[in-house]
Amino acid sequence: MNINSFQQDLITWFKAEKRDLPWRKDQDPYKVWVSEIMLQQTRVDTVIPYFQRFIEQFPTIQALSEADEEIVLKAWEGLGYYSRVRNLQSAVKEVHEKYEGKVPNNQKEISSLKGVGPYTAGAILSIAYGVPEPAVDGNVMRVLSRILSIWGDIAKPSTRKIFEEAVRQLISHDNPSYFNQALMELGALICTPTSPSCLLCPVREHCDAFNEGTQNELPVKTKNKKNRHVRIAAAVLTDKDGRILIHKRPNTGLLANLWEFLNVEVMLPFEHEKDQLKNAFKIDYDADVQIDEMIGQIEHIFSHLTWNINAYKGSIQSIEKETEELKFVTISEIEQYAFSVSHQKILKKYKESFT
DNA sequence: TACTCGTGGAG
DNA sequence: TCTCCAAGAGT
Repeated sequence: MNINSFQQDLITWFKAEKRDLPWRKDQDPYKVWVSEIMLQQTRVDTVIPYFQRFIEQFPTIQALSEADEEIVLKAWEGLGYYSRVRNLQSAVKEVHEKYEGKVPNNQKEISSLKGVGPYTAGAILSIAYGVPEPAVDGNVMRVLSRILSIWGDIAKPSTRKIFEEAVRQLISHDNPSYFNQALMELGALICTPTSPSCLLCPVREHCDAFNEGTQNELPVKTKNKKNRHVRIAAAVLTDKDGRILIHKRPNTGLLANLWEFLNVEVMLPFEHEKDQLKNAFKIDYDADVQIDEMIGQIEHIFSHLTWNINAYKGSIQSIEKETEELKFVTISEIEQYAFSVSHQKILKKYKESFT
């Protein structure tokens, strides 16, 4: 491997072929940061509209640090992995207060921020500040596993260190930003997971896998296991004025701090499902409710589990325990609250039940 | 280390 | 339909 030649071929290709993406218009560390958080495990095409709206709504560190969390979560609604945005706002507040609103430009301080792991730290340092740090994501592991013929299982966390060390050997100190971005861009456009376009690859002459014909066997990645299924019964409950009862989920775990319709995990046979719903609301909130007809059956697939939701409509006669987590809202007010996609599906079924 | 944590798109 | 995924981090 001629490292200088590799760097030059890679960066020259990137300059010519890089996509015109909204977060590439400048090197504002805040915008680089937001884009890197959004792009975690999320496709570019999905992120683009979210990024544009988010930056318009929260243009600066100060704007995001002063925003209401409800508003911030609403801006993230539908993007998934919601702890990302709560960690982001928490970290932005720390930067605002502790670093005078300036994103740290060194490994130690930036890595201490919530939600900033080894990849994101390297990405911000290299792209926004030109620091020659590795930014090893799934693209980089796939690309380098082929170029360097590395057969370690990239599904194992410990394998990432091998690639970080490889990047430290290869990275251009002249242009760390373009080098890191080019590796990722190559993975996205040319060196794809299946059927890589080796004949179009600017660095194929440096690639061990291409020379040995093993590009379809790399990277090595063990399979993930099956989802478990969870039965959920949910109810859209209205009071005598037609307002809908919604519930705020706890601040940890799945879909933390998002709003939802009242629901329970069902353990009993189907014929006892409605009774279990009614009893759960009595126990949890000392509420007397009536469950009416089913409005829809919804399958919602998460990365690690599946919800099989039976959704009902019903009414609420009385409720004794008024808590912060419970709220009555009108059908028009409901859109101000951030819901998971699964409960947006329930709302859709509810609206359709009147047509 | 292995598991949790979302979503919508591609093959 | 089913599987795998896409610029990972927290626990």
